[in-house]
Amino acid sequence: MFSKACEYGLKAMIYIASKSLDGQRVKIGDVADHTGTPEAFTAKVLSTLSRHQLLQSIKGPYGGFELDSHQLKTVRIADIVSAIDGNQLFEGCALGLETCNAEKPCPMHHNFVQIRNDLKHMMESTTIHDLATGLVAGESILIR
Amino acid sequence: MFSKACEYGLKAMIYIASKSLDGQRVKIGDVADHTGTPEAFTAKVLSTLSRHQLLQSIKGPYGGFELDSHQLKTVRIADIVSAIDGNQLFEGCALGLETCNAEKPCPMHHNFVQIRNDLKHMMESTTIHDLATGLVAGESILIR
DNA sequence: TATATTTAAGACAAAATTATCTTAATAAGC
DNA sequence: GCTTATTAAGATAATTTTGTCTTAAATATA
Repeated sequence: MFSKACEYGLKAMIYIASKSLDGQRVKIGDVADHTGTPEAFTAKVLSTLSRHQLLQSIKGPYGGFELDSHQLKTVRIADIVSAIDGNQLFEGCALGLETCNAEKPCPMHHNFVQIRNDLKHMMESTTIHDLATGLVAGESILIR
Repeated sequence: MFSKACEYGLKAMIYIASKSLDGQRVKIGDVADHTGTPEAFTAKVLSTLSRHQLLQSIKGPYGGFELDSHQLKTVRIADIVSAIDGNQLFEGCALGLETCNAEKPCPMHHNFVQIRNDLKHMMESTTIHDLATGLVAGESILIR
């Protein structure tokens, strides 16, 4: 469903957000340790997400990554996935046709349209804050 | 969502099935022409699907590919996807955790469980026959 | 049996993704 | 300013996926 880069980005964002809820900034090594993702690769993914302004990155001593209060409230799963994998999963044809819609559908179009809409809606209505609070409360896990 | 190999396999199967409904056997060149897929690569994918007994392949003059009447009735989208991409899309965790379930969920588990079930159900209840009849009736397209 | 036609299989190549390493840029604290 | 800690960026490498090519195997027909 998602690329490895996207899985790592989502895990990292959820972890960083869970620390930001607590006012803590985290280093890339902490992120890798607590998400089980390769450190250097995750750093590149976070760099991409930072350019998309989905989190803050601060260089130097006491630096690291964090989400500000606006980002905590507004960043959605869909934003993270779009920034890394693009919007093919939401918008694209299951069979890869360039144009596929109700007028000119691929053979699977009608079977997928509802599920794709549900997926899109879920990703656009779930914020990183929603996921991070569940992690803080111990209701979910990111590793092992 | 699907790999290229899987997209090609699905398109090829739908095309071959649409011809089988008409009692026609088709050659790999015809399949490539009518699905817009790379011929040699599609041939390898069909070879995989043939080993999984999802279609018939006949060598030699007047040979080609076809679905027998049992295959037309019973082969489902889920069977084709599983044979090519495996069942990670149906069964796997969105964040790639090895174990992820209601007891030990990843932060996105509950958000995905319904959508994944819907997807699985759709793929397991839609047969290649269903898709091929729509194509034959001109209600859908495979190319362009 | 010989020939032509077709898929099968495996070697090879190209491209994309995943992963790592090195150097640069930035900023805190002395 | 100097040193240290941190992310940024780019080079490089490894792996996987996608794609092609060549040869083998199978089969219909003469």
